[in-house]
Amino acid sequence: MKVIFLGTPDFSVNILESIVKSHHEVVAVVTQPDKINKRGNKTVFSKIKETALKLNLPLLQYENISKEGFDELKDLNADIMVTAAYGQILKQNILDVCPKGIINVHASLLPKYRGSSPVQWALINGETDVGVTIMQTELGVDTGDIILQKSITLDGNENTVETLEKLSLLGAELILEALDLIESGTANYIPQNENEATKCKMLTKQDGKIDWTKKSLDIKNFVRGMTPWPGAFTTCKFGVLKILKVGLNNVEKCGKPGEILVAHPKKGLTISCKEGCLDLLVVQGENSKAMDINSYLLGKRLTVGEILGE
RNA sequence: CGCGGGGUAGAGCAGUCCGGUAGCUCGUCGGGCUCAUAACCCGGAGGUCAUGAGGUUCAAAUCCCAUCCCCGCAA
Repeated sequence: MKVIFLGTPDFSVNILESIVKSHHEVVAVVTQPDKINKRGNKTVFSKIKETALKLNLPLLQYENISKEGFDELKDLNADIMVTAAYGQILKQNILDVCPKGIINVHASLLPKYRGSSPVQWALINGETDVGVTIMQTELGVDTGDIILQKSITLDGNENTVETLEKLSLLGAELILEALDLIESGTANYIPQNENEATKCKMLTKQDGKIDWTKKSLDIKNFVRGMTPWPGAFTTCKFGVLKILKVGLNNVEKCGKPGEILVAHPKKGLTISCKEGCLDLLVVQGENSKAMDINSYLLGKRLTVGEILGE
């Protein structure tokens, strides 16, 4: 089939490459406009744009695909469109561009975790199974009929990037299956159970603040989900402290929420939570790179008894 | 021209404002001590202080100029 692919971040890349390698033909790639003014004035291409350039695929970028894209897309005479984390909500005219419609690769086990950051929320909520769903795209966000779905089990330590990488590979397999089913006319379209549907809230920077009055496992999962964006953080006497990785510490002794129980370049940094304790493993101070806790403590001497997050 | 922080030993930092012998913690190597330790003691090696045969100066890690790279915020 002739496929128009719409995607933007890392998650989309494996999926695009998978389709390119298959017997289906990618007739165009659509991605978000270049971001200008990243840090020092440089424009930044999306991962999918880089991939499309590398593979010499025709590339289209729209500020607003629903307003600008219809004619150009229609002229491609594609059979189907595939979206994977494209980043724009499609209006009905775009949904009608191709005879076989448009399908979406969503990184959750729909109907749970509809919306924009499904993996983050799944990790924050401590889900042990996550997955990918291929579904028909319709006007509602992630509400369309399900074509294929597959789950994987996590070991409980992955953060968002690591999970997305796994799901991206899973999605790359599933999309080919789905395309083949559709091509042969044997795809089953299963409506979602609305009673089980959940929608995720968009994350913001402020959501990353760690609440030390939670249980240690909940905070660990919170850090996993928030890493690397928007990032989990707390504060210490040196200012904002980003926390990228933590480990559970099963000592029985506990202090006040946020209290530093151990702070030593060789013993690490142990923080008390409401229940249980956490060892901070990878942190990032202000204006500094992420580093393991031992290195951090060599330069920044935190003291036992200090309360983080105040 | 978006705003700001930074580049000093293998690692993390101080020193820069106010120029004057390159410092701290850790690691590493050698030795010692202890029933014992992520412990302690003694000693050593390891630096073109990001780059520029740049500028100022008797003298530059430090002041001035230019470039490269990294990070945070904002998107």
